[in-house]
Amino acid sequence: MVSKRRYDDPCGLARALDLVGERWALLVVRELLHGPKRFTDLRQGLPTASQNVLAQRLRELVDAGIARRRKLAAPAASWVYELTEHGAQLEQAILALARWGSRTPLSSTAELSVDALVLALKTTFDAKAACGLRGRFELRLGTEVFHAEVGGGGFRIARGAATAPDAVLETTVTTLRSLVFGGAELTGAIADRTARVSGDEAALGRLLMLFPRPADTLSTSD
DNA sequence: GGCGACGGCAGGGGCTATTT
DNA sequence: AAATAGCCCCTGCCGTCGCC
Repeated sequence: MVSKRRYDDPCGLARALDLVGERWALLVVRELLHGPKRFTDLRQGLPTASQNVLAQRLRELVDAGIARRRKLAAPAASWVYELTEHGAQLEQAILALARWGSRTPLSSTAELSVDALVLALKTTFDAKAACGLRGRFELRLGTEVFHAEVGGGGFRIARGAATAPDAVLETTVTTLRSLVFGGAELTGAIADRTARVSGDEAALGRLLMLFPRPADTLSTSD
C-alpha cells in the first residue's frame, strides 16, 4: 500500500482536504448525504468513476470516520455505506461549495444523479419565496423515493416515503429538473405523461416555484 | 546571478478488463 | 463487492540551456 499524499499543513482546510480532497471523495459523500446506499447504487450515481477508485474512496472515507459500512437486516442482508455523524457534518460545507459551483458556467451535458438533483434543490431553495408556505410532499424518481417538507421558511428532504403527504409527484430526474430549473410547466408534464401527481396539485406547483435557478448557469437541455 | 522555457525521469493515480 | 494486472497519463522534480 503506497502512502497517501498529504498536504502536511496544520490549516483546517488542508486537514479537511487530506480527508476529502481526493478526486471523487466529496461526490461520494454527496451520494450518501440523503441516506445509505449499496455499492452498486453508488456506481449508478457516479457512472464515470471506475470501480476500484470508488472502492478505494469508500475505504478511505471509512478509515477517516466519515462513512461506515453496515449490513442490512434480512431479507435484504446486503452491505450499505452511510455517513457517520462526523461525515454528515460535511453537509453545510458541501451545500456552500455547490452554491458557489452553481454560479460558474455549466460545461457538462451529462444528466444529474438523483442525489445531485436533490442537492440542487437544497442549494437553490428560496426561503423568502416560501414564507408562509407549509406542506409535505413525496417525490418518486424511478425507484428512488424522497419525502420533502416545507415550513417555517425551511426545506427538508431525505430518502423515504412521506407520512400523509399533501401531494405525491411521480416522475424522472430529467423531468423534475426541467420542472424546477428549466421553466417547464407541471400541467404540461402531466398532460404528456412524463409526470403523475396525486393529491394537491396546486401545492405541488407552488413547491416547484421555490427553487430559482442561478442566473445563466444551470441548464437542462435548454 | 536570476529567470523562464524545455525535456527527461520517476512515481502516483486513474483507466479497462478480468478474476475472486 | 472487492482485488488484481497491465497500461497510460499527469505531475513534480531536477538539470540544462538561452536570454537579460
